[in-house]
Amino acid sequence: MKERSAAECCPTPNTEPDLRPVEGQEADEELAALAKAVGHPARVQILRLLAHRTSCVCGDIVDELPLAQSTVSQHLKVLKEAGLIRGEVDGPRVCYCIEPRALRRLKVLVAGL
Amino acid sequence: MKERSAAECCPTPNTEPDLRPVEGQEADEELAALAKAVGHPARVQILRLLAHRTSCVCGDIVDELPLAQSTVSQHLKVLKEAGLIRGEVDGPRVCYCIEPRALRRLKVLVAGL
DNA sequence: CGATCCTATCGTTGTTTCACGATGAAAGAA
DNA sequence: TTCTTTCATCGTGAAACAACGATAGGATCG
Repeated sequence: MKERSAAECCPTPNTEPDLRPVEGQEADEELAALAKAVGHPARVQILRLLAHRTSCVCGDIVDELPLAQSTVSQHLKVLKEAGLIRGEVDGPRVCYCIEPRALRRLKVLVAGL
Repeated sequence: MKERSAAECCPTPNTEPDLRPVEGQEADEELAALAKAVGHPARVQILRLLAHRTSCVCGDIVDELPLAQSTVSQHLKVLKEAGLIRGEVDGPRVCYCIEPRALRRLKVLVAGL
């Protein structure tokens, strides 16, 4: 049983300010895309799981959700394509973690409404 | 040509604090539903239109968007069912305005991620 | 009254989503 | 090597979404 800490796969504190605009068509589409990714209870739950354990939970996510493995994998793909999470291969398993920059971006855009 | 001010149809400043929890299954579903409603560029644009003009814009929304009237009406319905906006009939037209409480709720939930 | 304007709804079409089981690929363990 | 574990992907079916034109209803104007 291997222990995994956040440092192993989530090496981007990345605190540089985001200079992109908060309004305009581009921001609209960006917000819509991010919000769409969050627009499913299972994906919200996944985000919370990844946020709470600052470490990355790999397939443990499947155990936490009442969904099939393939379904969870699909939701992870949606979140990844939206840029909200990142997955790194670690041997046989994959370590998912939140992409703080994208999450911050989402918060800023929503706050700008 | 009638002038419409915010006071005519948006009479709820409503500044009471929101006591609902920010986490848990219920909050997850609430956030997912709200985010889903925001998860389309046209709806984001509508929200911004309604926010900027503090007054309510009725069918003027249709003129602002490159979409058919029926499509815009459909998007308005989605936003309304999510609780994010409200529509009040004013003679032949309908006045839409943001539901500040729901928008605040969305911001709180997203910020809680 | 009839004509007009504004909006919602209906019906349709094509696309996307959601969920699942089954299959595959890659890495370790035996 | 072969077996097992872990995850992604494929294929499928049901449901939901997005967009439109057409239609209908309610309110106002003439």
